[in-house]
Amino acid sequence: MIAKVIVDIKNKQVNRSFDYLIPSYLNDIIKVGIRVKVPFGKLIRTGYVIDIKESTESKKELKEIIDTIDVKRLLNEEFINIAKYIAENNFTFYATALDQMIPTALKVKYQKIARVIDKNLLSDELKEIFKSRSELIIDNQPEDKRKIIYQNIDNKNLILDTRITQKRNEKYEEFVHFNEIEVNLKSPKQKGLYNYLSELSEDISLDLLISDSGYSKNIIKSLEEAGCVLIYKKEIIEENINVITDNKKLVLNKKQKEVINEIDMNKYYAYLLHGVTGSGKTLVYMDLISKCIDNNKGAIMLVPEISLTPQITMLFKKRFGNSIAILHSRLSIAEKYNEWKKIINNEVKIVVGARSAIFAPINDLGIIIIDECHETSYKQMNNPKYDTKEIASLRAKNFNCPLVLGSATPDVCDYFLAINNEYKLLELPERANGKKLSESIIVDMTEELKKGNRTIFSDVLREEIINTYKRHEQSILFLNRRGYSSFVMCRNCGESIKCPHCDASLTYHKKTNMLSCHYCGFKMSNPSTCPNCGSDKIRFVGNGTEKILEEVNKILPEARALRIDLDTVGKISDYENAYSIFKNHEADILIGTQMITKGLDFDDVTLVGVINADIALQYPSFDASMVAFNLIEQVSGRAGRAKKDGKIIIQTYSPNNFVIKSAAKHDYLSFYNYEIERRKLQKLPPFSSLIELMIESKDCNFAYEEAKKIAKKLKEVSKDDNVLGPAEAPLFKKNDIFRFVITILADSDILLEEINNIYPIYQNDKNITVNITRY
DNA sequence: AGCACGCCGACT
DNA sequence: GTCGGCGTGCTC
Repeated sequence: MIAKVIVDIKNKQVNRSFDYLIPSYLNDIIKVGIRVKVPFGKLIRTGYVIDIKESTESKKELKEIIDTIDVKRLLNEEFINIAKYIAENNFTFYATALDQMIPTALKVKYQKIARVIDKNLLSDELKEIFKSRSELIIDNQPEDKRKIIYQNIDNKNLILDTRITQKRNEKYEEFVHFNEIEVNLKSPKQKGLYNYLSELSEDISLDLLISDSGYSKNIIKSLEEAGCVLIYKKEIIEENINVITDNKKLVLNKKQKEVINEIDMNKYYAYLLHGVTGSGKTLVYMDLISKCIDNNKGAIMLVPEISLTPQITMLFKKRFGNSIAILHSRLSIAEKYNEWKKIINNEVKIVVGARSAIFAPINDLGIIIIDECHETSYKQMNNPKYDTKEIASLRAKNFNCPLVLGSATPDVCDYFLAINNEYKLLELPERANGKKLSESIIVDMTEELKKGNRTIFSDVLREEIINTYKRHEQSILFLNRRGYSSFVMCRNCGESIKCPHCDASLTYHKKTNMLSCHYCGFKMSNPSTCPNCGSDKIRFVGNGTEKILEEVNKILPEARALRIDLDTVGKISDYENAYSIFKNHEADILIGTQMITKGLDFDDVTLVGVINADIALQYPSFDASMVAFNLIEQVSGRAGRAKKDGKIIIQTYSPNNFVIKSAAKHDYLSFYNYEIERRKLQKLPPFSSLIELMIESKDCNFAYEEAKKIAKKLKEVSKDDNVLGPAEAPLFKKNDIFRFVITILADSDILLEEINNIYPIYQNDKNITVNITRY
């Protein structure tokens, strides 16, 4: 038999399958989806078996598979086909796509090995390098020694080989095992420890032993040397918290029941569940998943990473107990692998996780749910680039099961599809607890200026912050810009201080007294004089979250204010800490960037302030309006969720902007109608497929010349005027790299084909990168 | 990716 | 003359 194999090399030139003979003794083991060790040129590499067949078209004589890496198949035909789809439609390699689908714990490491047969035949130089070993990992050797080894490889006595090992960077803890045997102990401390250990009935963790007994690590080690103690490593696996399952079904309201009844559990259909914030979408999801379980089918539910808080996961664990696997980023590689094993062994039927959980190997899917489906993070931008929605739809079709996309603020393209019956539209227009969405007030900041108020807060907002605090309620202040001030300007020469590596202004951070670039991470100390003209008339312009915090402390020094942005919460766990502080009302005012707009549920929040609604609107992208609407609407949804009424104050310099007006009224439909008209006129998605080519190089001229060449070719094949550019990208220089964009507004197969031809040309060029984004 | 083959410049 | 630069092409 012959195996069709994708070799694990991420390179355009080998981005195809190769045929190998299956040795007869491996006939029963090698199946589609198994990884094998194959000779490839002079290398030994992993290969993914994607097909098994009787004959080959290859003119060359086939090599034999050396060995199998897996015994049980990792991937089935479904995943092989999805990988093929991703590779063919997303400008990426098979190997990259396949790689994505297996847990990190099973990925392989390649080590180059030098092996010696007869050490006596080696030169003195080599004897010195090898010492008593007969094998060396070449990559671990210093360069000079590596050179000597390579020069002496003769494939007779000194052989070059590849070792394939599995990566298993697990979390370990050291444990101490005690053997009560007669040993010769010298010091009283050692004897004391011996007696201490003999009292213990089981193995103890090293750290615990040190802290409990008071004996140092050295003493313990000395007992190990004496032979009565064994120190070993044990993998740390997160305790499966046994949550008491709460099977009493939460009561669904009439609307929720209607929505659920609309969904046909037995065939593929995509549904768009448009439910306002707080309308109880989660409850609907849980009920749908229950239905699956009752039918003995599995379910995948995707949520944005940021909403995978312990609170949410607890909610699902309570409902579904041990039949659920939760994949979040805090899990170690081993823990992820553990969850993966549970899924593939059919021990769990439900998977809740972020984007990559779409590849969970559930083999009898009954539903796929994508919550907050408007989130841009569902489009993985690279390695490989794929759109979760697309993969979800493929999988749902494979299993003939429903796909539910849920959002309070759907992407206009999705809503368009729903209105045109590509998706079935389901609506939850009211909050589950019957509370109305909070009332919004738009404050025109130009009026404030005219009144002489030059501070960050309008009079209304300042008063409301104070009142809310006095009522012992909480406020959220949203500003989509971190740092203290957005740029630093010299009043003498008018120059603002730019990042030396990017085409962007530096942001002042007061706490560190540094200027930093939010695009490349460049930092410099805060200059006292203008680097351009030497004047000391330096002024900070624009406001960031750090400044808001300072202002809040000025007007309410006694209030506890908490800031959440990338500067204050680096890790997910920091975020969770901050979240629970605010949730437990240990802080009164929460200030933050878009991090705080997502899915947070706080009962005591009655005021939401949008400090500057215009920032998001200025973002140079065709979907800036949508992003802005989403942000304002999502953050507004945090107000007045429980018993108390909420209030939303939106500060803006453009109070008549339709995005702001419709967001203030929580009127998705009027926003949608306006936006879809605009898109229709400008032939933007969903009325065309928008493809953006980003051409990047350190050499500005080179990038421009190549971009022009590409644009010319595309214009030739398209004949229309729907190929725009090249133009300087919105952030023209980023991290010393110059960026040009070509925008293509067309649904043309010829163009896609041409892009497919162009893309590989630049794939392996170090001096230039071409990135393709499809909207 | 990693390696061989091959064709030009500057060295013993 | 040849050593070594890296451009090109190939891997079942």
